[in-house]
Amino acid sequence: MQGVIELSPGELDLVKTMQCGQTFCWNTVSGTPLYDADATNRFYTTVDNEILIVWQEDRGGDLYYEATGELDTSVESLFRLHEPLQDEVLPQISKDDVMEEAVNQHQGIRIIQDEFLPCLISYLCSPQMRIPRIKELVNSIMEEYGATMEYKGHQLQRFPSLYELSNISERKLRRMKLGYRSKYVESAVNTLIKGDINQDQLQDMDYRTAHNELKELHGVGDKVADCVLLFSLGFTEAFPLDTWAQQAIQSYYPEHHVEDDYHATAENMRNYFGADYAGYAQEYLFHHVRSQEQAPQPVPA
DNA sequence: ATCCAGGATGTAT
DNA sequence: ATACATCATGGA
Repeated sequence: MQGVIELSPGELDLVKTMQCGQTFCWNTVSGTPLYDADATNRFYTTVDNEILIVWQEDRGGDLYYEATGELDTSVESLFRLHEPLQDEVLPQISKDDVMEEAVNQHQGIRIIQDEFLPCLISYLCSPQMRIPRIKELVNSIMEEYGATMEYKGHQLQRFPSLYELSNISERKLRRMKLGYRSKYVESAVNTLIKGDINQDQLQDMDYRTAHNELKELHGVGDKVADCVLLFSLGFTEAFPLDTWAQQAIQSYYPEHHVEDDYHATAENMRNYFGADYAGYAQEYLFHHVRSQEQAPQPVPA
């Protein structure tokens, strides 16, 4: 299966979308580390038990794709391309100078829609971890439990299915350096295998109900729940409050910050930016403050 | 050496 | 409800 999706300028910057830190489910076909990749790279992930490869011939241009088999999921839906970024999403969240600058500097970042299982597992690995380190852990899980697929002479690693993960154990995960998150992953796999929680059920719920349901999983708190809701299940009203978002809110939106109250703060941001695309606002803000932090700091005279 | 990272849990108040 | 210690590992 293959094809191309025509895109207007500014609708998608694939590299930034891959590298802004929202997803741990993609890698490059060439083997270049995700965060070292540039516009010449092709990216792949697991969809419907197949491998999907996507790339842009020109940065920000049309999106080409190819898969190892037929997919039930559309490529458009994986990047939420049905939502016009320039004409609808960005104008709606550009409420002030801060967000306008974030949007202007990072044109083309999309909200990814990863598969539920890999998204959940990767964010279970995330507490108190640096982003590149989380990516390393997810890659080691793929290599340990996932199948290898062949694509044009490349050996690509599939994210393991729930069945493939059923052999998982806390001890093995600790050997893979997940630390205290090991029991989170083991417990989540067991819960999903039992069928107590499943994706279809979550997607039929309203945001708050789905949020609470996800938190039934051991290791899922407010923040991880919002990440899974936003980056996998399509709840774009989710506004994950991580350390970066909290920092950004305290410095740019102090009137919306409620000390030690996750839901009050998140609700304030949701109301301010609009529930429809609050998750986009979070992602642009998140990337904005991170790129400022990582840039060389100006030397005071 | 000390601090901190896309936080969450358990326990005590 | 709210405060606080604890949790693994690695990089700065």
